[in-house]
Amino acid sequence: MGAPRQSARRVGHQAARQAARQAGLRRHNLALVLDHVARAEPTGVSRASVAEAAGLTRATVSSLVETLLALGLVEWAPATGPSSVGRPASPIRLARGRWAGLGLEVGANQLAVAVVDLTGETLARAEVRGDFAARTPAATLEALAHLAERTWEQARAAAAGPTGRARRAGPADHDNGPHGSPGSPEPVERPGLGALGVALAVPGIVRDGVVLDAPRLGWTDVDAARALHARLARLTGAGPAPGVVVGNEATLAALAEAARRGPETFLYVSAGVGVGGACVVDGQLQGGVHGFAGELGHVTVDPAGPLCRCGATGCLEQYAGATALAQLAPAAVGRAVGIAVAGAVNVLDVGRVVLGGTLGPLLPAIGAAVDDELATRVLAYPWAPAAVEAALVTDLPALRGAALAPVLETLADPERLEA
Amino acid sequence: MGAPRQSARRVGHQAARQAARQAGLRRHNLALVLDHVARAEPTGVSRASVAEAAGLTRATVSSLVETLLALGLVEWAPATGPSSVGRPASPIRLARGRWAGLGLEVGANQLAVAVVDLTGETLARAEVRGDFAARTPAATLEALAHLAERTWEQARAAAAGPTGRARRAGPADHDNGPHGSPGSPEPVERPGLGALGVALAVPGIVRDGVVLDAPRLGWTDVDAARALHARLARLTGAGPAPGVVVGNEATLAALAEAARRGPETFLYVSAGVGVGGACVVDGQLQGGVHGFAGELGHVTVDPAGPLCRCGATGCLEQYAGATALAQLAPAAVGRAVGIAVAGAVNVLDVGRVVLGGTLGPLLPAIGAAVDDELATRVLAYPWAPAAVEAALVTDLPALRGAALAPVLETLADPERLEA
DNA sequence: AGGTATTGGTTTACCCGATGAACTTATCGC
DNA sequence: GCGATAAGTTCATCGGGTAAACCAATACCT
Repeated sequence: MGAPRQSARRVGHQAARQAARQAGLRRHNLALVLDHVARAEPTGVSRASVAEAAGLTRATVSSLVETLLALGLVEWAPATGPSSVGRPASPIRLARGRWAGLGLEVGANQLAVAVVDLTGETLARAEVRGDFAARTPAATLEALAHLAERTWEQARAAAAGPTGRARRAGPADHDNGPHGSPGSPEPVERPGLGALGVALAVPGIVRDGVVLDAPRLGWTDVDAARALHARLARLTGAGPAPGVVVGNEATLAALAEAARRGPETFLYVSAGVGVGGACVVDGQLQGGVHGFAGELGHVTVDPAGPLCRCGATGCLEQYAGATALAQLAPAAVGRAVGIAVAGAVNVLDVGRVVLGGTLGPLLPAIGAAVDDELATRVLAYPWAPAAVEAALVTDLPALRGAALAPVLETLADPERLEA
Repeated sequence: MGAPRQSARRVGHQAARQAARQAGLRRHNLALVLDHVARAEPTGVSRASVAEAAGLTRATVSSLVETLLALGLVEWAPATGPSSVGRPASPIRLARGRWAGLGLEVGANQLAVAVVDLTGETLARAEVRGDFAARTPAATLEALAHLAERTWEQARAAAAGPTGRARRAGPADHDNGPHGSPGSPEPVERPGLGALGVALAVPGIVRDGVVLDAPRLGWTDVDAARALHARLARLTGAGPAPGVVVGNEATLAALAEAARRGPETFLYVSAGVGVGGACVVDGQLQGGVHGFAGELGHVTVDPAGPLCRCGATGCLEQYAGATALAQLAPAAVGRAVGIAVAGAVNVLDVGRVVLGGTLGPLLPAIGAAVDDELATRVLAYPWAPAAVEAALVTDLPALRGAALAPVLETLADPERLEA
């Protein structure tokens, strides 16, 4: 059933210029409508308001929503108490507990799995601690796949259970009574939970599903996508064949942050044991040519600085990595972060810097030093001062980003569910 | 007639997501076909081959080409000697001498103007030397506008003259004889040269047509777009109102390089008196949020380095600017360039670095040092070694980029001529 | 010289997707 | 009950691209 893995994620990659046909037009508007539904209140929106916001006619939106309903991406929301004049809307919202992404994360001391549905809600989550640097990649991936299967089962149960069950009710669901009968008389057929895809976050360099180098795990050239696909193929049953995507930890964390923030442009700095980063433009992650973008941890802060494990000298990681944070004064850390980030801001002209991982909580301590360096080193600072903020997603952001990756891909191209 | 100036150029800026309608579809395909014509041999291509390359039907391409002919963007090419079987093509090519961009450049010691047509050919060019740092911005802009008008007249004459005149001949131009009669019996009406727009290259920071700061010129807050528009409005006659775009020198030089290279991804480093740069992704210039992107000259190479005019320490400009080049050993320059560029490559994952301006010819001397630093400092180097090359456009690249800016904008959206 | 293969270009019937206007449905306020 | 108001649907229409048939112009073969 097709290739064992997808090509590497290159979010925001500009597709080769090709002929535009009518089908593409519909595909675009389908995503547009879905996007408006996703950004709206979780209680639901009327199709009329979506039409106005999206600049389409009501007729067109109705037709598009029909497709989205059929795909299970959108569902009828319970009618809200009629508060204004005119015919009340039959509001729609993102389908809950119907489709989900499976996110995995490997670290040196922990495995983690999360299942996140279209609305961004976490249906299930699990973590396991252990010394995974000491085990073989195959054993670790085996354990991870096992955990993933169990967690997916949990999510399935949760989705089918009393919370967030998918309904088949029509827009004007008469048999449900004006306020929705409590206890739902007969269990309507539930379509179950479909897997949109699987993504794995790894602290290392990744290309085309292969972990080229992950020093903290001791992995080199590990085809994680293939291994996981073999073990997780059974999830395919309830959805489109979920290719396994493998991505860098910091990149996926930035994806989670981007999903939370919407169409913003910012530079994400992620610190943990190592230091990584990513650039998000207008809500789109920039992957670079090979998908290696965002290695902010190895930007040179001071060529005369300490030797880094990567072989270079004075990398940011030597000033903002875990061991450095334990030893250096906050001002020194902030200064190093500022110098590295200033370089990126000079080149990219991003107006916002988001500090994630261990740096987020440190913002009060290091913020001033970072700002100082930005103010002196960013040429355009007088006209466009860069804002430094703490990340909004703080709870295992890379794991959440991994689970969100297939979700966001689906929201951006709903028709891929038809394949 | 409308706003005195356009908003700042943000090439590759992702338009806000909006409804796709059929008109947009045609606009896309119009640009697609024009793009294929532009990339083809200057002797012309058949519509059939464009259709195949673009993935459209011959019928559609014929219809689109009809519009492009009407807009004067495309013209019939002389039929080439029939060399293969089948009905010979009536080939088309980009119209020559019909539409052109007007590019201007201000430097401390020179003004320059160029007129470049759709095919990229320079129809006219002029330079004036002088100490423009000593004159007021208004006087300099006045002189520049004067030079621009004269040069435009020259270009008009050149386009109307014996070379590159626009013809109105049909595809199977019978009255022209099998090989095109020499001496063209009667001068068919010539549509004249239309102005696609005006762009000015400035060695400084620019926003929305205003030069915020150009230290080498001594300019601050100079509304160059407004001043030039007032003087050059008369060129409007033969085309769509040419808004005046003002851009950074290095950015526009990168645009010229990008136009020459096609859809490549690279980091452009431009050195002259100062040092600048730009990032080009898939042929698209990345402008950043405010249009300030690419200030590679002020990326920190060594925080303990010499004080820069910008107030920071150890900026690349202190190692690769004009005065530094005269004093430092090539290896030291190469090392500094390598450190700065490595940072950008780490963050952006561009596979190619193009050295322009004074650095281009120095490549043999500094290349090894640059490569060395890249090899040790770019984390992904083992899997994606970055190539360092000299720029292909060496003759006043910023000037050429300025002239090309409106041309490229037109090629990317042919319908803007209808306004 | 004349038929055939081959390629370029046009014509025509058609499909698909969005539009706009008329129409229906369902609520509020009086 | 009756308008006013807003949500949603129906339907004729338009615009753009497609596919296939057709016409046109050349080379090649006999």
